[in-house]
Amino acid sequence: MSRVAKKTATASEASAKAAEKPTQKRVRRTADEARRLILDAAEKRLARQGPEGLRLQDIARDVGISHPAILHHFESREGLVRALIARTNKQLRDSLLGALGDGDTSRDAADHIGHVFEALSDKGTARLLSWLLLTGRATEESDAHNIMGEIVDVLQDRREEYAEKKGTAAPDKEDTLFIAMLTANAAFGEAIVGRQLAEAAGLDQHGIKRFRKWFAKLINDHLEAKR
Amino acid sequence: MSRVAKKTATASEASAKAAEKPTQKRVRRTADEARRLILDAAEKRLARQGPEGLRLQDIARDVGISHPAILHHFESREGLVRALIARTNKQLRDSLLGALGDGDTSRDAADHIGHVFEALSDKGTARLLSWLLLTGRATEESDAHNIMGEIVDVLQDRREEYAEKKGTAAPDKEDTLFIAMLTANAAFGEAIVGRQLAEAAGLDQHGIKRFRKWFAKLINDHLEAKR
DNA sequence: CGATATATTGACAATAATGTCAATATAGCC
DNA sequence: GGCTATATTGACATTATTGTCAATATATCG
Repeated sequence: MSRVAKKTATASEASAKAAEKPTQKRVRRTADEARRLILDAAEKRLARQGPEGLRLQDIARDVGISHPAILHHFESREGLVRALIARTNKQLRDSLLGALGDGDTSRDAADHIGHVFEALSDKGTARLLSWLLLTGRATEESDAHNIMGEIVDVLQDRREEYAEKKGTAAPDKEDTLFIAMLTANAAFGEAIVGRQLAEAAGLDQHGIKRFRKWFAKLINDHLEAKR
Repeated sequence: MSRVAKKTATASEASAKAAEKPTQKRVRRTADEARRLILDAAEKRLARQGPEGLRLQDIARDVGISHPAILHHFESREGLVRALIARTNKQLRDSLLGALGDGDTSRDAADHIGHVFEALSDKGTARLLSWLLLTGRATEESDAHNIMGEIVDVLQDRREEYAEKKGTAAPDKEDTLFIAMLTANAAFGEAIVGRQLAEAAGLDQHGIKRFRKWFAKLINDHLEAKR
């Protein structure tokens, strides 16, 4: 009841002289641009504040628009979430496969692993995907499946090429899969609990880098031993 | 407006004869028992449905009480969350340190690692803690810090004992820390994305076990190489 | 320039969740 | 058996958030 009275203030504000139509200005973006800005803002909120930071009004404020505009572009909050998931999956896929499939044979396991960690920690991608998995939204949009499969295939090809060149035995495919799984698990884990654990252990940013290098070497040693 | 009319039904139900006071029965638990039941229900909801499954009314229904009873025992929803975090931290600490500090030297790295994975996947402990970290509730209740520190200390002691007995060089402490971090990260990661990745790779329950064994062997090999 | 499509908005509706409170039932104690 | 403390509850208040809608401004196209 008290809320109704408040809005009369805007009316008085508009009637500075006797203007019936204040003719307020608006910024009008293309639909794609608007969608991009909204997704960017949502991504940032999610990375910073977690799942509960995804409120339409907050995102709208960040972008500088009103919240119905978001509904207009994404139909519903769920639509926004789905779009965000789809975009993040796509970005992750491009980032990972792009680095792997570069054809640059000079890159070794350490490079690949470093890239995986960066791709997942960058912009809180792992946080977003984790939340998606925690809330059980993953069964429907099982894009992640394909990504994993593709990556393992690429890796296996690389190892087979390498083995053939060296004339050694063909690598075990399950071994390749397990390496990929461990790397993915560790990268996700680090994105979520890594900072806490590192802090607890008194590690600074540089210590985390040392950890990643240590891990890369562990994998490299394993690869060497298999040859 | 329409909601008011609905409740008259209960009145008619109560007036089977002319009973002014239906004298409804109640189950009355001790405060501790009630708190325990509520926390159990909240834990299950969280493990199954993620963060969004933590609604007072749902939990109350699971326990078979009304939602104000939860408020009575935990002050607020936040209070419930904090209590749940505290209990989970305690359980995890006991589980991990208990297994590690058992003084049983017959246990090797594989046993320890298996235990860590089980402790975190059991009851969705990792899911709960992940959510806690994702929502940024960890900085205050930094119990996790202590746990990590304690575990690394215990592990380091073990390695030093072992090295002394074998007469080999003392192990690097950072190496021990990194092993613990990797194990923790991997276990967390597996709890969150592991199932998805495993499914994507066509692994069944047994495949996941093989992965864990593979990981344990990887660590064991590393330990051997260090000696 | 005029018409059309649509991006944008303010106000409101609907819903859902937490939290408050007085009333009530029950266990434990004298 | 009566008393006291408190666990429990139904009804209600409060608040926050998503979603709807008609109105409006603006880019684009003829």
